[in-house]
Amino acid sequence: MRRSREDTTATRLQIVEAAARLFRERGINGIGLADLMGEVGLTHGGFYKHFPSKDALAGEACAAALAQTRSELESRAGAARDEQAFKTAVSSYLGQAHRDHPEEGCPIAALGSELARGDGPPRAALVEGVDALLQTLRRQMARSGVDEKRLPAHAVLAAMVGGLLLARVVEDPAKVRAILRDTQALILKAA
Amino acid sequence: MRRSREDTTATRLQIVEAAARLFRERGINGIGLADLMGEVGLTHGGFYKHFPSKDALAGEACAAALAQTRSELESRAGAARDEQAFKTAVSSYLGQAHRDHPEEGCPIAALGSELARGDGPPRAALVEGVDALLQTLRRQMARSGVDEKRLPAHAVLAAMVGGLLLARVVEDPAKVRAILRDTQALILKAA
DNA sequence: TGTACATCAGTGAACGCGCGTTCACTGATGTAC
DNA sequence: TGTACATCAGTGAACGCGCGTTCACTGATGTAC
Repeated sequence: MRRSREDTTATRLQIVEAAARLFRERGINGIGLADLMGEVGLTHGGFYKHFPSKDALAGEACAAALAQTRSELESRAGAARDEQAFKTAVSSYLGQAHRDHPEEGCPIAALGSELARGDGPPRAALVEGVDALLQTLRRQMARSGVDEKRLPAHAVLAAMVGGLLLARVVEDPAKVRAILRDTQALILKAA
Repeated sequence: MRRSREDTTATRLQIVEAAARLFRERGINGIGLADLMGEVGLTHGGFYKHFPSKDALAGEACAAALAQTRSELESRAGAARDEQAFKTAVSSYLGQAHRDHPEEGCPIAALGSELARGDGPPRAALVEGVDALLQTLRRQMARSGVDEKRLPAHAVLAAMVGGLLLARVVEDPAKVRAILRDTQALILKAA
């Protein structure tokens, strides 16, 4: 039956948030709409009252995931002293917790290789979100006096994404730790 | 009808090579067995005379793709003078041609985020292939006098993979060039 | 404020499609004598 | 070397399943008077 406007917007938000988590955890093709809607306590039929297609939801979910990643970075690095801001940004992104929880982390590492192939809403959301993430990173680098001319933020982000991805590919815990630690060191050495 | 032993092994090889190319181009779930077999001029029914499952083929295809990436790196850097070996390895991996042709390139960047989630043959092949790739990279670094203790090869590979992935995510050609160039610079600066 | 009607969020069955896998069959190749 | 039989690579139809999407229906909410 019909729901109130507040219920409707709350439901929509729940769907986007569940999708943002599950897509990162299992991939966009790794979870079906029925299971996804079930996660929110609904049946699959009602999905299309909120979104025109799964692809459209995927776009919103990617945007939400990137926004979450961005605000996480901002709050962590933002809490540090100026000199530590850049280092904090790098070490929190390349941390064990981030490597162990892709479902709450950066969608570039979690979904990058799939999204780079595709197009449509998810790809567009990713392209836009990367720019936003770079702005945040630049601000933290500036606080720590890292010269954007000498060390562009996109190169730093590239190394961070790669370190996280490689740490997830590898299984041996000691190697995982080494990759995270040494990729951090590589970035800081270049700064 | 039955084929000769040479035909059979040749067919098997063709399937693996077509899979290695198409999986990197479209993702493992992005191409079906019927289309894959069609690429080799066969119908899908015969697939199971060569492999027990699609997953098993995916494992072999990943291994083949990594071996190809490794030998590409080895032949490019190997052709350079000792002092240039490391730089050549980095710049050929982070080159425009590699970013434009995932179907012939490194499967860590092309399939990493999907494979990091899964398990079974493809994941195992990737884990093993990464180790092999690191050995090759270490050898080239050693030739150029880059100290593995100061700059571990896995951190270099992480930055390379991330630079390639990010360059594929981004669409604007100028930004793509900047990412490739600046990620190379970041790595060389750390060395 | 109360009433009558329109709207629409959510349900659950159904549709259509593509996919991985299986299977009976064919006929050239491999093997045993 | 030649012959009879067994093997098996490849065919094409079929199976079963899960998926995204559609649809008729329900009944509470929103709106117009």
